[in-house]
Amino acid sequence: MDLPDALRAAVEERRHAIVEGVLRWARNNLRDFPWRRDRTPYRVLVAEFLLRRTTATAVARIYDSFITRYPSIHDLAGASEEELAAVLQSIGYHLQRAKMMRASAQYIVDTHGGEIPSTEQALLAIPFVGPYIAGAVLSLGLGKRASMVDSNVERVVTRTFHNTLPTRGTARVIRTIADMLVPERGHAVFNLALVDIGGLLCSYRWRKCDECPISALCDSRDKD
DNA sequence: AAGACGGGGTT
DNA sequence: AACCCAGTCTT
Repeated sequence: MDLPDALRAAVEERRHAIVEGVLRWARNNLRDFPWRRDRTPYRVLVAEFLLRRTTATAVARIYDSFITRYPSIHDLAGASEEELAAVLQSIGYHLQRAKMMRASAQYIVDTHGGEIPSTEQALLAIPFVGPYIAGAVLSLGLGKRASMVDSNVERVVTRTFHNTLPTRGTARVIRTIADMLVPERGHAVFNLALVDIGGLLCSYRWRKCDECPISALCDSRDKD
């Protein structure tokens, strides 16, 4: 996508410093979650489905037992929807989520023989997999450079480039900016760190700009 | 661009 | 009591 010249320039000017700052911060500050330890594509896919519009602390309560109960994509594809919903009940969104998870697992088994696909296009063709989950599977599960724009990253990018952001078409613009920022080397750590900065330092309600590794590069430092 | 999906935590 | 949470699909 084409960005306005001023915005493209702002991103390119700050890109290197942002990457360096975020990767340095990540060395000591990345959060530790069960789904971050062993990142097979299946485990990443499951984690992202569970994390959708759902707090990480809620997912942490059920993730290990979920993986034990459904250790492979085949187990998920063959699951009873009622039992799945029961397992998901405590994190909310459970009826739709059970349908979605089983449908996507069945699609992967039927059209890819149970192998989670490894291109963005094939991932986006999976039902209920959008740009964020596709990016997570690519970057975290498969080691391929891709951006992951969730609500945290969207907020961080929006605030960082607030002064040159257009007022319309924001979502697509944010993803383009994120694509430009994600480095080739260290993309997975960079992506996780941006999510954590959004969650730990840059909430929608408050900010900890004095702890943020990119505050010097941010249009919104100490604003609002 | 806005609404729906959902139980639970935060303010 | 109101609002948000590692989103995506449908109007």
